Amino acid sequence: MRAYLPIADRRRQLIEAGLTIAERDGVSNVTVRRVASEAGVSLGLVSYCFGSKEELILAMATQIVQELVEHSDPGPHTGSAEEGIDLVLRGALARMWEQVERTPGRQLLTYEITTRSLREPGLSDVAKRQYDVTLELAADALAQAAQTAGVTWTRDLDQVAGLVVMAIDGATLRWLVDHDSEAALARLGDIADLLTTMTV
Amino acid sequence: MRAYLPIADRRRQLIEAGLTIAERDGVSNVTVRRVASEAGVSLGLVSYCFGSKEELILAMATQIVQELVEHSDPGPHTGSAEEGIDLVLRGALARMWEQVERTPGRQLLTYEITTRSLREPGLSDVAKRQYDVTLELAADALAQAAQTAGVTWTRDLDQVAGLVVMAIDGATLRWLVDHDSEAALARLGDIADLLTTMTV
DNA sequence: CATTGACTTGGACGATCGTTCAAGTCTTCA
DNA sequence: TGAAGACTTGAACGATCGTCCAAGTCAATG
Repeated sequence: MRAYLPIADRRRQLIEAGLTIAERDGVSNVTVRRVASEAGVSLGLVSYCFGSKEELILAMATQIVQELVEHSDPGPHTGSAEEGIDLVLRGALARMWEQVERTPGRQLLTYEITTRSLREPGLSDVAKRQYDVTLELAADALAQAAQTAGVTWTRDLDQVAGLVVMAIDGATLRWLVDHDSEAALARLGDIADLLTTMTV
Repeated sequence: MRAYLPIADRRRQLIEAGLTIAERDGVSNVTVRRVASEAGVSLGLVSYCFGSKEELILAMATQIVQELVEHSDPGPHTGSAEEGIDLVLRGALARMWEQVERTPGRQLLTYEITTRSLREPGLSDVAKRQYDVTLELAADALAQAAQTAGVTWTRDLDQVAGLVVMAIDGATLRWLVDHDSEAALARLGDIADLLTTMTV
């Protein structure tokens, strides 16, 4: 990394360093000094780029939400109309679940940010935005799944998305504790069955 | 509170003080000094009762799990065999949900303890025990619900309990963020529908 | 080329943390 | 009742934290 970066680039680098530490050691272990060390930069520079540590954490949280969108891979829609909505949903959930299992540190970090957002006034909107983005992504995926299978939802799409996000949230937190992938996928499969009853 | 308590009583008092702070300000704001202040006790006494702060946090986490059992109120089973399993399940979920909404700080604290348990080796078993206890309570409630409605589960009871706990976890975390009670109960109602299809 | 301003450094500061400990107070039991 | 031991106190210590700032370095502009 070149020295004397424009402040915007330096900010991005520090956010990345902060997220690396947060994923590895938890949000509570993100300190100004450690971020500076991780980025190979002096202590004062962090305060120069971010007015306060809280601003840095906020920027990290915003980046997490941003990457939620960027990393949302609709995946190859292998399904055809012949496949049936149930199989299409299970395929979409399985692909989403691969992404979850591939990034356990990021998943745990997301829960940490959520709880922190519920405690610190300065982050009060972060959790709401997390859900807004996640729900929109879920709704998009559900709409596309229905289109692929040639069916339509008999419920409000946002309502269905809320159900799916609830299940994924619960399944992910549980998996972070017991790492039972088979059980998690089985439970999500049951949710797919429920969703199937909401199509026609 | 009398002075010069037996160490066991003093420990209980300090755990209670710690939980009060943790519910109000978050687990990251639980410090030895604040616990001592909340309990109206000197700083050194906390270290005397608990060898380290980590032991205090562990004792607090254990107490949370313990209270999970103690506060699990099966509630008045108003249902009769005439009522149908779906209504019995909805009733049980609604009663459980009242308890959730009555104790938001405790719910948030539970998530904080879970994530902290996933980060700190000294708390590594706490999250597992949280789920063990919760799952057992859910299984008991589901068994009793089926008995009340005069039906039997067509799935392994633990499997059904896992599904319910997943849903409750996701619903609670979401509610802590948006406080939309109606939506949360609607989603849990959908889960009740799913559970109904697992009975005969 | 010189100067201006953006970027960077590292030390200093006060606050707060967990832990330790010598000393004091109270209860218990022989 | 008096000695022993359990309980309690508050100060002290070193570590770490976020923030600040004077000084230095580099890139861009006139």
